[in-house]
Amino acid sequence: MKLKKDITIYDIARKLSISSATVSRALKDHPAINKDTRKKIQETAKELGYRHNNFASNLRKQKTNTIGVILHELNSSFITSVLAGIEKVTTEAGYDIIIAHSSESAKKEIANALNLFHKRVDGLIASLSFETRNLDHFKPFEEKNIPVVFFDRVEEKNESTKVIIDNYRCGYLATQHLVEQGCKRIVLLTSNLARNVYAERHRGYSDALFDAGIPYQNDYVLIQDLSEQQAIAAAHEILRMIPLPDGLFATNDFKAAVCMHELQNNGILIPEDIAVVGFNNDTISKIVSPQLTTINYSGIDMGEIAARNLINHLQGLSNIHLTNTIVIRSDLIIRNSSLRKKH
Amino acid sequence: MKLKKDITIYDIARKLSISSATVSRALKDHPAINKDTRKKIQETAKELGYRHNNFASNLRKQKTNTIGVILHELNSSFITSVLAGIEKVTTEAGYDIIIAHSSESAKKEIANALNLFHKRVDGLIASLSFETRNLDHFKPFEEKNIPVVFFDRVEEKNESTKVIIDNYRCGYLATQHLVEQGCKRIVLLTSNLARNVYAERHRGYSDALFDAGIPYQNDYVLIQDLSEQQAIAAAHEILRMIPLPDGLFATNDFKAAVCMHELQNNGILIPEDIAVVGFNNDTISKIVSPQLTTINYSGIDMGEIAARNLINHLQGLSNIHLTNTIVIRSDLIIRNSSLRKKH
DNA sequence: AAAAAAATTGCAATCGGTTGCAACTTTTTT
DNA sequence: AAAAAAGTTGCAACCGATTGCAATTTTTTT
Repeated sequence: MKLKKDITIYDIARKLSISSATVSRALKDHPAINKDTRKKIQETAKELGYRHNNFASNLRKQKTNTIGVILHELNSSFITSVLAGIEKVTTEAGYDIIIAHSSESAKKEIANALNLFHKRVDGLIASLSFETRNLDHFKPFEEKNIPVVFFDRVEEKNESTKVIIDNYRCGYLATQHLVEQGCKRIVLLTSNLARNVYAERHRGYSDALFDAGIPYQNDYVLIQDLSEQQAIAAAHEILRMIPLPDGLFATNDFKAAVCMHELQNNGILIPEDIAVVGFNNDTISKIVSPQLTTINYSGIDMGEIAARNLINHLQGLSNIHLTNTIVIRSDLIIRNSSLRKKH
Repeated sequence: MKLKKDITIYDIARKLSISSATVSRALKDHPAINKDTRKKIQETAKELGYRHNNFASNLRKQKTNTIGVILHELNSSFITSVLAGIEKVTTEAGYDIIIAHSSESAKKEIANALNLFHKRVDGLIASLSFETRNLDHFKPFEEKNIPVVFFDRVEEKNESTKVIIDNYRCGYLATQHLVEQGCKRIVLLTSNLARNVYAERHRGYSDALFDAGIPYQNDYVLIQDLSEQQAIAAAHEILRMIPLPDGLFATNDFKAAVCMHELQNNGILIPEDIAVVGFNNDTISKIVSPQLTTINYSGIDMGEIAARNLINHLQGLSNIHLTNTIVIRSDLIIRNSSLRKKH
C-alpha cells in the first residue's frame, strides 16, 4: 500500500499562488505577513493536513529546540518529580525534551551522551549514574559549547553548573536526630563514597557523631550498591554486630525499607531496638511500617531550577558559566521509624 | 564566543580530493567503495571530528529510524522493565527511541502523540493513560501508515496490535486463591472499569465468586483512581463495613500496600482478619509487611515482544496488521499477605 | 499629487546527506 | 589482445524550511 505524500509548504504555496517564503513565515505568525494572508495560509495548511518538517527546519536553522535529559534511573518518585519540573519549564519555553536513562550503568550513560550529542540537543541536563567515574563523555558538549547542567548526582570538582542539595547538612541532621533519640551506636548504610552525594552525607554523619562526642567506628559504615540483596545482606551484618547497633541511617529510602523489613523479620523492633532514618522521602517511606523518617527535598524544584537555568542561558538571558552551584532546600521529616521519645 | 563550525562530508571530501558521494557511502560501509578509500575516509572523519547530521539524513531518506514510546507513567518497576525490553530489541535493531509519558493524563497523552507524530517516528509503542477515553489521537499515525503497537493498557475494541496479559484469568486466579484461603467476603479495590485491564480483572473476580457459589455484592466493589488518598479512603470504607470483609483484591500493588497499611494501623491483622492480594509484583510488594501476594508478569517480555513485532513490520519481515492480540504469560505469586492455611 | 515611510511579498541561496545512473578503471574471461 | 565483467567513483538532483535582501504595494505625510 502506497501512502499519500506529505504536504509541504510548497504545496500550500502552489495552491494559493504565493511564494513558499510567505507560507513559511505565515505558519509561524511572522508579523511581516498580512493578517488575512496569514489566516488563509493557516487554514489551507490545516485543510491539507500539513505537518511541519523538523528535519528541514533544524537543518536550516542549525538548532533543534530540544534538550536532552540523562537520568540515572526512572523508577523513583524523586526522579519522576524532577522530570515533571523539567517538563514544566521546557514546555513553557517551547523546547522538547529527549529522556535517556542509564540504569545506573556508566556504559549506558556514555552511550546516551553520545547519542544525544549526535541528535544535536541544544542543551543537556544530567544526573550521573552510580558507576560513573569521570566526565569525559561530556567533553564533546563542552567543545561545541553546548550547555550542560548537572543535578543531584554530580561531580563536585567539575566546573559545570550543578543543582544540588546540601548533602553534608542532611547527613548531619539525620545523624543528629538519631543521637537525640538516644542512639549511641549508629550504622551508616550507604554507597560508594566517590559519588558526591554519598561522600557528603558520610561527612555529615561523622561530624555529627564527633560533635555529639560519639566515636566514629569504621565497621559501622556499610558501603554497598543499590540492590535489594545487598540491603538484606546489610541487615544480617547488622544483626551479627555485638553489641547490636541502636540506630541506622540509610542514604536511600529503598535500602532503608528493605533493611528495616529484614531486621523486623529477625525480631528486631523498630524504632525501639534500632531507630531508622532513610533519605529522599520516596513513596515507599510512607507505606512501610513504621513509616520512615527521611530527608525530604523537592524534585520538582530541582528540575525546574535546572531547566530554567539552562533555558535562560540558551535564550541569552543569563550566562550559565557564571553560575557554579545552586543549592536547594531540604529538611528532615520525622516519622515513626526513628521516634522513640514520643512527645 | 564563536564555535568552530561543524565538519561535514564536504569538508572530508575536499581534504581528500574526492566526491561527497564517496564520503557518504564510505562512512556507512557501502560495499561499492574500495576498502582502502573507505578506511582513509573513516580515519579522516574521526580526525576532523566529523559527526553525522541526522537532520540532513532523515530529510533525504524520509525516515527517522526512531520509535516513539508513550507510557502512562514511569515510576513503577513494571514499566521500567517494559522499557528495558523495548530498549534491548530496538537497540539491537539500530533504532533510537523517544520516551514520552502521560502521567496518566489524557491531555498529555494527546500532546505526546502529536509531538511524536511531528517528530516523524517510524513506529509507536504505547500504553494508555488512566484517563484516555478514545484513540482519536492515534488516527494520524494510521493515516500515514505508521505502525502502532499497544501494550498492557489497551483499548480492546481497537484493531491495532496489542500485547497484553490475560487479565480475566488473573482476576479469576486472585479471587479463587482468596476463596481457597477461606475468604467469603471479598472486596475488589479497582479503578475505572472502562479501562480494559480493570474491566477484565473485574470479570474474573465476579466469575470466580460465582463459581465458588459466593454472591456478588455491589458494595464490595470499590472503584477509584490511583492516588494514595483514595487508597486510604478505601481502607476506611472497608473498616465501616459490617460484617468486616475477610478478603481484599486490589488491582495494583501500590493500592494494596497503602490500603493494607491503613488497615493495619486500625488494628486489622493481615492475613488473619483480611487476606490481601495485589497486582503487578512491583518492588513494593516485597517490602511491605507482610509481603504481598500478587500477580506477576514479565515486563521485559512484554516490551521485547511489542518492540520485536513493530520492528519486524518496519523491516518488512512480517505484517503487523495480521496480528491482533498477543497474550503473554502471567501467574499468581503467593506470599504472606494472603496465606492463612500455612502448609 | 508627489514624496516618504511602512507594510507585504518574493527571490534565491542555504543547511548536509543520499542515491540512481553514468562514467571510468581494473580484473577476468575468451 | 580484445571483449566482457566486476569494481570504483563522481555527477547532480533531490529532501523541505528558512531568511537576508530586494522589490513591490499600500498607507501616511507634506
